[in-house]
Amino acid sequence: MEPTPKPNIPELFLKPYNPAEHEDALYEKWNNSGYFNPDNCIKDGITAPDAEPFSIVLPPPNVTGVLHMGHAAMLAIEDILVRYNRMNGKRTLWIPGTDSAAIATQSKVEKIILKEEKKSRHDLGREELLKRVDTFAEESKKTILNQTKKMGSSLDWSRYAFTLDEKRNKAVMTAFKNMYDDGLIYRGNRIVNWDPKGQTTISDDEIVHEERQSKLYTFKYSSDFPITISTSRPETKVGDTAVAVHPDDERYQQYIGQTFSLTFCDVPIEVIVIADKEVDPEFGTGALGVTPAHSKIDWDMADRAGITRRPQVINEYAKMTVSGRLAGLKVNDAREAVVEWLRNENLLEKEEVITQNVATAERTGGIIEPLPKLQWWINVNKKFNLKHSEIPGLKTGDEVTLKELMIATVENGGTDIFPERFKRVYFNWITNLNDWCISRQIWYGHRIPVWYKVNAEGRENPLGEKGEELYCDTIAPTDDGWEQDSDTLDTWFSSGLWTMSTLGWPEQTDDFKTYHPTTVLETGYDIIFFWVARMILMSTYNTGQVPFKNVYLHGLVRDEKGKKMSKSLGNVIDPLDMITKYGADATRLSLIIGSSPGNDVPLSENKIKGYKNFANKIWNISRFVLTHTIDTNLSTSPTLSARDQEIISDLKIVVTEVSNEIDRFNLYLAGEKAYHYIWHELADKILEESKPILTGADAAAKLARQYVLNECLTTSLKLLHPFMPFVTETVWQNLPAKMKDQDLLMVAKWPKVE
RNA sequence: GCGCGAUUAGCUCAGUUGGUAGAGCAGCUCAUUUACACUGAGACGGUCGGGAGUUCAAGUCUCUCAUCGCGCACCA
Repeated sequence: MEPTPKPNIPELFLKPYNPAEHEDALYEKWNNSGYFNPDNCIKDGITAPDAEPFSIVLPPPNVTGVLHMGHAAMLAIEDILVRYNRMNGKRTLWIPGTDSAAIATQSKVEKIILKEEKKSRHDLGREELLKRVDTFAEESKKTILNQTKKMGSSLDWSRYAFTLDEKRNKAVMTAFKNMYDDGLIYRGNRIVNWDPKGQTTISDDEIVHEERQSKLYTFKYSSDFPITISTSRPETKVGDTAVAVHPDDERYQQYIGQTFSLTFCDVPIEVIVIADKEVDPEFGTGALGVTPAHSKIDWDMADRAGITRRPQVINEYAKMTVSGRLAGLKVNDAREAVVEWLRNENLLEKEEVITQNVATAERTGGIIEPLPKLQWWINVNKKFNLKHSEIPGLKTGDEVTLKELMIATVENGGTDIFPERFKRVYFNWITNLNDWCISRQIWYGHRIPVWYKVNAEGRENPLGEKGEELYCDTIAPTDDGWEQDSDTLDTWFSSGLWTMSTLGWPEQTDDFKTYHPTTVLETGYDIIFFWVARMILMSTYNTGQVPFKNVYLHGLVRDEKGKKMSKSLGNVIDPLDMITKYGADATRLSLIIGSSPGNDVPLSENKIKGYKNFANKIWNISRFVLTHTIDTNLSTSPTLSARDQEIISDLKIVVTEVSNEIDRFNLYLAGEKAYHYIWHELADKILEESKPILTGADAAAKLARQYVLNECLTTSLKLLHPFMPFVTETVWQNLPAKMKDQDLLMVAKWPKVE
């Protein structure tokens, strides 16, 4: 049934709100206005030139990624903060960017090339591969960026940054050089986490431990060796150089210091019995075989015992390098072969099933093979002189370590973490932190700014490597004979600079001076170590400023039963589908309401549908109010009844509550309050009770109520705009000019907080 | 092993400094050619995981136990 058309109502109000009809055009309108860029807001007098800055950097999604609900939640939260602060008159900047995601992107392209051309990266060569990866990334980034816009994100695209572009590269080179000159970056040969699948080293944080069943074998190297040892990796025992026991263990006292020459599984080995207090006498036989080249702990034990012989028996492809029956076998096959040999030789005493946590590479799933390698590291425990400090509790010139710097930043309130409990998680991580391995054996990424040259004299360089000179700078040396380090940097090294590099650092740009430190960093709690901590390290060290004043950590989006969304479970809700079906506004609100900071968010399609109904509710409220007010001249301030005044004062209370909750980052409460007010107060009560007044004979009362309804409508649209920008702006665009203080709701003034 | 979080209505979750238990969804009963069925009104529904303590008063603070989830470390 067609409702009776009212004369002056814009026609589009005569049918239900259809998001798909408005959203894309509206985004274009916002973008074309230029007001995503704070400079334009100042130029047009919308924002005061000396207004307080408010800045956020977007956690850059992978160039090759597609938008998922996690991104959608992040964009919704950040856009709410940004729109709210922009409407509040702050110089508001939200910087977009994408991340090269080194290993992930390179291996994706490698796979495609292998499939289509049957070629490996080595067939193509470094230069050609990089060209291909660049092309792929360039093409692929359009997808994620367009999807980002679909959510309504009011990002300043004129400041778009890519982790591998020229400006960001300069920042990376500069930071490396600074740390190198301070002795905080060093080259060291020791056990690294080698990923045989990805063919690169990875940092401790990129490891995930997987629980697996494995076997613990108890045996002797040979029948004439007096000590029985236990291991879950018998194949590594061909690389043993010692057997360690606890210094107080009476069973083995007589052997300490003795050396035995043996043949183990066709391999001649020489083991010395050493005492080390790290050995647990209660575990196994209380004695362990020390394999310095293939275990971090054993490497350290060898150090303590002064053992220099550290034969490597496993290579980068997780294959045995020894001769004899194990030659060339993969580690798993070698394990079987060793066990079979032990059985035949009657040396195996026990075999028990144990559960073990196996270290795997997060990106590739490959089982980590600890190997000794010469790599670049950041020393987190070395004292250095803090060149400049604006960090609370630290003065310029203080002697600190990077660890201390990271702790002080949060402890002294330079950076506040929200929710609070993650501070403890942060401190706990830093306390356990070891030196950070930053070099990677992949090609896509920032190449290490270090060059080597073989020198004729064979003199030692500062690292003590004979015959090689070393040069570190942000640009290549000009004279001949230098060769650049072939490794690239851990992607988190450049990500750690993100707040600074997006604002122009190392140049002292106006942007950097105005917007750094940034106001809020909003991200998932799962990357607090990878990213948040590294940004604090990089920024405080390089600039003496904290990278951000606040950290807001959101939870993970899960399905309605609280399960992780995954393709294999078939429970993935695609944000783009939801935007098409229910609109970006509904999708946004569904990710905000019911989602408290730091906790995971359960999401169902039904929930999103519910908020689509809400968008339509707003539509109909607007239609009702316009129907009854559009033809009336409301320029004079009418005399309000007691009830009218009460409505206005209730409205102000809601404005204050919503504002306060946003200020406290309680977006879920703010959204819920606005939602509840608009639906159950404004629509259900105020509109209903206004009907008789609007159709009644008392002209003065009618005029007053019309005024009140207009106030309620415009204020509600403003309150809701950060949460549901599209529907509120669509209505706003169709309000008569006399009701608006700005043509665009996006830059209208936030209602006054009492 | 160390630490963190959760446990409140059928489901998903709120509950700010201790002061008589809340929302959304689902279900139930009515109403309705209405600004809006993408609707409204109403009722039902909880010894707040168990136990102990502090207090005039505990969902909230303390202790303890249980179950679930997560993070970090890790022993060969």
